[in-house]
Amino acid sequence: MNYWLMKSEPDTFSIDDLKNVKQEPWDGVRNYQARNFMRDGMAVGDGVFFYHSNCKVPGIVGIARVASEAYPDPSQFDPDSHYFDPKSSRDKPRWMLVDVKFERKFERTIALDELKAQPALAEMPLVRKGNRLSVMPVEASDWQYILGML
DNA sequence: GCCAACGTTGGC
DNA sequence: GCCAACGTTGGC
Repeated sequence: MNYWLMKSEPDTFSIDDLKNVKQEPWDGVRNYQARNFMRDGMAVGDGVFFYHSNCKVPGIVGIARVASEAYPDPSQFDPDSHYFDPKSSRDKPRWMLVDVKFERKFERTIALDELKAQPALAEMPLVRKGNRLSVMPVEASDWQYILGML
């Protein structure tokens, strides 16, 4: 089993939203590296840190699970969608996603600040300067370490 | 809301 | 296939 971190802006889709709907297609990813992680790396049951970005206290707020194999992101075909991609087609879809299901919301946010302050986590892409990936792998050891910060 | 960092696009 | 211009991400 592998571990991941997925970012979402809480104004758009928060951990509470996921808790409410239980399971959700992770649509709107329009970055090839992030797509490749979902398409090629993920398997059902993988652990996901749910990360809130672009908000007052950015950080990890809970855990979700990968709940489907990768499949084409429907929003790329929808001209009314913010995520519409005119260069994609149904026979050659450009963007893939997985469904993600709610598992747990933490009692508190493990803030980006705290993560950055841990020497043990210095190699995480998340805390590296300029990293803008919205889907990234997490080492099993880092996963355990972060859970230990709760 | 600013802007650094970085990814993508498109002219050549 | 280079690279300047442009767009986006996301912390601050």
